[in-house]
Amino acid sequence: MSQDEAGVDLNTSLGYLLKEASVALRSAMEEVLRPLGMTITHYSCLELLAQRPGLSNSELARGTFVTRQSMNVLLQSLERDGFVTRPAEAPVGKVLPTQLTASGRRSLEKATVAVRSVEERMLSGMSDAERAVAFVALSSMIHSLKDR
Amino acid sequence: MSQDEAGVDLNTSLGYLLKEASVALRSAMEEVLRPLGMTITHYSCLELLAQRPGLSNSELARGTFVTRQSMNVLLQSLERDGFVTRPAEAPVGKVLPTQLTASGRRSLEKATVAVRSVEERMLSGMSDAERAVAFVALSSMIHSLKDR
DNA sequence: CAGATCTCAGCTTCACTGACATGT
DNA sequence: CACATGTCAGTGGAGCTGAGATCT
Repeated sequence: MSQDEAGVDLNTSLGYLLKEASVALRSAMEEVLRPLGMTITHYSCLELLAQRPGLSNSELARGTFVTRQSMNVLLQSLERDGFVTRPAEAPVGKVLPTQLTASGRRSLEKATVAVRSVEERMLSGMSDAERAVAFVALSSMIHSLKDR
Repeated sequence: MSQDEAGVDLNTSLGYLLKEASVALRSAMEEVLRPLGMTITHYSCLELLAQRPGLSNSELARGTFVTRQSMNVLLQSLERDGFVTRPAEAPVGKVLPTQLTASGRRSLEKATVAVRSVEERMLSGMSDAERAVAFVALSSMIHSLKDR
């Protein structure tokens, strides 16, 4: 086994590191969500609905980086299983505002507990100060990535 | 631990933000890699081989968070297309040390250029100082996530 | 024997593209 | 008309589990 090397361009390294973190985090999250029968998109959808009730299928799709067709399939299964509700008829246009049910909220809660264990593992070894600056840096990155 | 800033738990928020960044970055990378016929695992594999020539199938699988069966399939296609080489016979045991070919290095180079555009977009709006602290924070997170 | 590796095979499943109707 | 949305349908491929052989 070897270890890390040094002497690399900072910009490239930062992007490379985020890719590493991205893959590692995704893998870890999938691992804890699978026992709950949940994918990351699934979890993200519930999370998004909790924060912004009434989002439409297309809006959820954009927020979770999948096509609206894929999100539609997911929403139908969530609706069938009683985790979300949508009106039978669109109040306006074709847009169907989606809401979490109490069951859906409970499901999200369980997922959140599972994901928190990953977060704690990830953050172990970081001081409060480091967490604070990481918070700012990540916010900036997300903003830049989403703007397009 | 100390937290609390406008009613938001910093620890939880940081994990949530990294998840957001993770999904957004993955999506953006897939988008630029797809035209090259490359997946993120594919790219990660080439990257890993460039940094550590001679890794085995199982080691590559662990480094990219997939099963060794999945990595085996990928390596076979990479070998067929002339991007990597493996000895026909194992020098020792069953382990087949893998090497990038010149063609594989060129392929990685093209992918790196594509990925760099995403990195630049992601880092736009961050000062050098912010990038430096983000670097440290991410290194710590990856280390914590990989240790298990 | 345990433990790790390489690899063949079958399978699942998630998200994709295509297409169409409907609404502003 | 352009444009967005919801939805049905078919497709693809990445990764998984199972199983067997080989090597230390």
